[in-house]
Amino acid sequence: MTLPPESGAAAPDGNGERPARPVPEATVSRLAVYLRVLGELREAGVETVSSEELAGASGVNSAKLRKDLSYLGSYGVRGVGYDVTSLQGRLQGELGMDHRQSVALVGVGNLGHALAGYTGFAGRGFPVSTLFDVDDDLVGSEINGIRVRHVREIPEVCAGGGVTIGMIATPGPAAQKVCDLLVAAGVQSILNFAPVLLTVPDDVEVRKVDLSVELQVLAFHVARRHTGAAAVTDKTNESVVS
Amino acid sequence: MTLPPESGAAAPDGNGERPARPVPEATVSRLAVYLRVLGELREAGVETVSSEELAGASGVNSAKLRKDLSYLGSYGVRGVGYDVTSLQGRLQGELGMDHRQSVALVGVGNLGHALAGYTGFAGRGFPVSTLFDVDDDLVGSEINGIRVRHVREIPEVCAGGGVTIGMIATPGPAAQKVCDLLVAAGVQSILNFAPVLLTVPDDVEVRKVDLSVELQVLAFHVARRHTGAAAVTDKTNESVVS
DNA sequence: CTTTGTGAACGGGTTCACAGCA
DNA sequence: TGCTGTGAACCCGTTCACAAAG
Repeated sequence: MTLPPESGAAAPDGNGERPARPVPEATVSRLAVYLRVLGELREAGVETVSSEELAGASGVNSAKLRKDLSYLGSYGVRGVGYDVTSLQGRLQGELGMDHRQSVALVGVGNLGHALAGYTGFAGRGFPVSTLFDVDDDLVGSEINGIRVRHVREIPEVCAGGGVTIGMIATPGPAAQKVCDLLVAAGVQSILNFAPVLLTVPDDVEVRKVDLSVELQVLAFHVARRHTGAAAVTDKTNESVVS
Repeated sequence: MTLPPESGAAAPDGNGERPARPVPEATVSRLAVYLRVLGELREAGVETVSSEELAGASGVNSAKLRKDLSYLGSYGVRGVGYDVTSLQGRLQGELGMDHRQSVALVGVGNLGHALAGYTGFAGRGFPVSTLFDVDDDLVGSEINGIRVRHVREIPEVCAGGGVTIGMIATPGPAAQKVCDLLVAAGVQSILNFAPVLLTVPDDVEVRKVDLSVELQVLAFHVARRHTGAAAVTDKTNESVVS
């Protein structure tokens, strides 16, 4: 179809594939799921998977999975399936796991403390490298081996430390101010847990996780079941965003 | 997929409005956002909002907001806007906030502990009424004033206590077992924080929050910016890249 | 044969633009 | 006049079904 990418492209790796670049946003989040499943399969000693198997383990149908992978080029073998290890490598590259990612977390309250201690992040290649808070009782202490710094240090620490992703877990009223600091420090990707709408420049990407919204969607379905109403238009199953 | 369509239910609803029932799933999550914003407006003493204002504060455009609200019937006044209080009431009803919602949280580890202590839930009408864990050191203790019970008590406590929503914040390997217990106890709505795909009967609704996936989507955009590639197909609100 | 990769059909959600009403 | 409510156009993602390839 439309091939906007400029010429040259300087073939990053020595691979002979032509990766039709424009990956749909919806596909990106699923790639992350496939990557996790591939890791489990590899762990289990599996060397090859069919689209049917990988799709099943990921909670999607096989057509969707194949379409998703097709955006990155051809990495399967017809009549056989996909090589677990090489596909894993391909996805890691596509999802930016070959760059070093460094995460800064702002707000070490209830939720922030849990996020700081969550080992799953480091395990997936997203080590939380720095913590920030405004509370002087917290500043200077360590959580999970990571020093808590004062929010005012965000500019120097983030800019100098190569922070690529910021997580905001502050109370709502503080979120925008913190966001501005992160943006000023050059952070262009932000995961926001505060229940407010952040205003950012166009070149900054914000994703929002709103747990109350998730609960309310579930409550809606509870109520609907109870009133015996007709089914809603179903399409998306799972995940969040905003 | 979804359920076998309509089953009678001859609309005994004494409401004067004709609420063209089938609310799109995408709309439901936005209704929750509008509801939060309406609460803030009311708090601030605002009595009327235009679609433009409410949309702006919610991070969507006004056409989408009006379309969303139109699924619930006409609740605005042409030339004026919406009455904050009455619209709030309408949304609360639609989102099941007039039923009493009772949330059970399973897994009081890192994340679970934070969720149990998060005051935002109760504030939004989702009081966490019960906590469960397998760890005998935790069972019997209290978090945020809520007693921690043993997982094996799920059946009786949930069935008897009218739990409508279950949250799973256990390690991955335990999630499916816990899920089965909740389902057996009659819970039909589950919010899953464990990084695994849950298998449930068709009449049970599962939503998944996968923080690692969120980070990986952000990492993808970081990587793409870095390689100067073309923009992805953007659809979801907020932020684009160039 | 088996399973991938993909054009084409389909469907749902967003946006547009204007009719309708206070 | 100003703003809501909504049909219709548009766009994007999902699904289908089959040709291509091992």
